[in-house]
Formats: sequence, structure tokens, C-alpha cells
Amino acid sequence: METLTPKQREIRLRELRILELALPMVASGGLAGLSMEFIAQELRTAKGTIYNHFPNKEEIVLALAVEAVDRRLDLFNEAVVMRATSRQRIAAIGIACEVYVDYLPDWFRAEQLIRHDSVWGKTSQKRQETLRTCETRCMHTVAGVVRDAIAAGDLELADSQRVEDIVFGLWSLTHGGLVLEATSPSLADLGIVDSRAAIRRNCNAMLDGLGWQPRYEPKAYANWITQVRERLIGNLPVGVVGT
Amino acid sequence: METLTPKQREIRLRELRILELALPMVASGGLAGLSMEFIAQELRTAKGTIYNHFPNKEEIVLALAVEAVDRRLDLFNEAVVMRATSRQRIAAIGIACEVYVDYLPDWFRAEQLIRHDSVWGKTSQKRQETLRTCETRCMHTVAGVVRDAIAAGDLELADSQRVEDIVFGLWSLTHGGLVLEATSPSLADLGIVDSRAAIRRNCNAMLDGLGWQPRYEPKAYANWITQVRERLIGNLPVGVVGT
DNA sequence: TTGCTTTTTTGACGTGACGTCATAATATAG
DNA sequence: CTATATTATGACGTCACGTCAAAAAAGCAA
Repeated sequence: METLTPKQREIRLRELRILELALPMVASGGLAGLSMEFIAQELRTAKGTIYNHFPNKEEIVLALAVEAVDRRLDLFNEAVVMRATSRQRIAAIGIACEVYVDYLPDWFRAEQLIRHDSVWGKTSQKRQETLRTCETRCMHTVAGVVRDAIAAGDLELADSQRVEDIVFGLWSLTHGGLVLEATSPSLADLGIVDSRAAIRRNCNAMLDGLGWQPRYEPKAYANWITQVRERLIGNLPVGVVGT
Repeated sequence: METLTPKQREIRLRELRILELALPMVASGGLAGLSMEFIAQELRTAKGTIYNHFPNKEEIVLALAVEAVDRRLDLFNEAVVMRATSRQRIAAIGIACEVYVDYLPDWFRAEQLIRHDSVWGKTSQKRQETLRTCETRCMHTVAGVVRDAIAAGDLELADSQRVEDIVFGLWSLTHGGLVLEATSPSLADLGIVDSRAAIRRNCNAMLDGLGWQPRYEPKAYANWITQVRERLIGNLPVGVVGT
């Protein structure tokens, strides 16, 4: 099951190369910026060969999105594993999101692209499934912390409130905020100078509102944040990060 | 300044027609789905004429985004004008967002598209400015309610907290949530069955966390929501809404 | 090694759309 | 009514997608 003929290896290698080449193109130019011709040329192979790997451009973007979510999941897992209060651990995941955006921006962008019917609709069910699985794993990681909080007595759910709803809220607030930060031309006009601080603060407000203990305490929080951030950045896989 | 020659009128009319035709194409097929050829054909005019109005496809998308934000602003203004507590009025804006997504989905999608460098980068500064202005107006409307709340003593800002940060938080949470709802394949896997309820609940948690009075009270809130929703839907401009 | 089958690669081809621009048509003004 | 300015036209050059029949390479069996 694990033996690969040289040919199969070559093919696998090439697939990696394709994605490697595609990533910056997609990140900077969107779907239109991704040129199959160019990839073929760069790989010194015929265009048809690329189409042996991916039936169309959209499928490449989806493959990149899967990579992206995988990397974010790695960051989440690393954040969540730190020993601390449940609130510190949930905050650590927020920081993981920030690090993701800051240090893996190309993946962040590729991931955005897939969220459009025009792209999504042209991809294979199989790979769609893969993405869904990865995304769900991310959410489970977050949900785990919420459950830990409940188990530890730090958090008590009100009626008709579910763990998943809270995960969804944190996701909306953090991801939504980061997307707006990256794509909204009028943020500066609004007068948002430090969007990260705003996002963190708002997350904390939400958690406070849910009654999650211990309540937000600026000083301790700030310390924790720098600690987590340094750790996550330090453990970033080499090579993926542009200097 | 206000007199228009017949020719000028014709041109204006055509511009409207172009956008009208473009909207559903963009909404369903993204930038690639927008065909200049097709528009020209449909309008029984030459392709070059379309390019007299818009120098490229991206510019059309941006024009649609401006329309979109304009329409959302209308909804915001209508929501905000209702006489009620500050918390009710801020909730009304949230409902306006929901109504926007539900009843003007094509604009919602077009608006999404513009948030990508690959599109944004090809548009004229002038129209970019217009979009920024519209967006800023939206935010100002929200900020107005926050300020009213402070003035009324319903809300007190903590240190280093600014009105804009709160606006940004509500924006992230609501918009972010609605975007995820519309585009995230794994929401259902997560177990989110009623994403609207979750979004509203999370917004309320955030506001509670900020100390915004009066605190969330499910019963009264639910009543208010249906009231606002009905009103906003009732006043929707005819014609724009697909039956 | 040789010959046959399967897998993989190739690149020319058909298609379709973009954006341009010289030219033609039309409108406006004097 | 003519001259100038404005607007419309559509053929053209360009580019990239995705296909597919034919060729090449790889795998395999004798």
C-alpha cells in the first residue's frame, strides 16, 4: 500500500509543485490570476498534464483552501494545548487566527476565494468533502475548549444556548473582523486604528456577556497574548513563511 | 445644470440597463459570469458602447457594490428611525442586515466580490471613493445609535474603548456571521441549525458584555424583532425584490 | 530482451471573451 | 445648413481555457 513506483512519486511531486506555483498567483490575482498555461510552462510540461491533476482552475483553488485550513488547524491545536484557564485557551485560538492571517496571508486569501458559488460550484464533491472535514475539525477544536470551560465550571449555558452557537459567534467575530480588516476600504475612515485590539476587546465583551469566568482583565490578558503569539510564531513551519 | 438633452437621457438610461443586466450575472457567476458581449447583445448595441460607460468589468462590479451599500443604508436608516430604546434600535439594524441578505441577495453577493484585490485593484479611484463614502455613512448611522445610548446613559464606555470599536464589533459579528452562513459549507456539519438566532444571541451577549442597558431579555427581544422585520419588509422598494 | 498493454504526456485546435481603435454615424451649435 | 464635437460600431489582435486524438513512456509477461 505504501510502495510508490518512481513514476507515481514524480506525479505526487509535481502536484505539490503545481500548488506551490499556484498559491501566489491565486493570492494576488484571484481566479483570473491563476494561469494554467503559465504553470505548465514553468513546470516544463504540457498543459494537458496539469489537467491530469486538476480538471479545472477552481479545483486548484479548492486544493489550496484545504491546505489553508489544514495550516490553521495546526495553529489551533498548538494554541489549545497550552495549559491555562479556559478563557486563556479560547483567547489563544483567537491569536492563532491572527498569526494565520499575518504569516500565511496567501493561504488566507486563497481560502476566501473558495467561498463563492462561482468557484465552489465547479469543484468535485470529493474535495469539497475534504474541505468540510478540515473545517469541521477546526470547529471541534474550538468547541472542545468551550466544553472544557463548562466542565470546569467557568461557563454555564443559558437556556437554548448551545456550544456550537458560541463557536459560531467567536468564529464570526474573529474571522469576520479579520476579513473586514483585510478587505474593507473604509475601516480607516471609520477611525479604526488598531483593529486587532478592537477584535480582541469585542471577543472579550462577548465572552463576558456569556458569563464566561474569569472576566476580562486587561493587564493579565495582554501578557497572555504576547506569550501565545511568540510561541505560535516561533513554532511556525519553516519555509512556508516569507521572510 | 439640470437640463438633459435627449441623448444624455438615453445614455443615463442605458447605464441603468447595463447594471440591471449585470447584477444577476455577477451574483450567480462572479466576475467571470459577467459577459460584456452578452450585455451588448442584449442591449442591441456594440460592445464598444458598453466600454464607453465602464472601462472594464471590474468597474461594473464596483458600481453594483455602490448600489448595494446604498440599499443597505436605506434599510439602516429606516431601522434607526424607529422610536425605541437604544438597544432596540441597535437590534433593528441587525435585522436590517438580515433583511438585506434575504431580500436583496444579488446585491449582497456583488458586494462580496469587490472585496478582493484582484477586482478592487482594477477600478477607478473615483468610484472607490464613492463606495468608501457610502460605507462610511452606514457606519455613521450605527455609530449614531451608540452615541445615543451613551447620551441616554444606557451605555458607558470603559477606558480606551471607542464608539467606533463597538461599531466594528457589531459589524464583524453580524456581517461575518451572515457571510459565513451564506458561504461556509461546514456550518451544518457544525450543528448550526438556526444561524440567525445564533447571530442575534451572540450580538446580545456582546452588548451585555459591554454593559449596554437594558440587558438582553428574550421575550421582549423576540417581539421587537418581528415588529422591525415586518416593517422593513413592508417598506422594501417594489421591483427590486424577486417574488 | 522483446513485444504487448496500460498509463501518461503532448500540443495543436476549437472556442469564447476581453479591451482597442480607426472609422462611421449621429448630435449639437453657430 | 454646415462644421465641429460627441458617440457608436464591430472587426481585430490577443490571450487563455479545456479537449482530445495521437504519440511516448511505463509496466509487465514470456
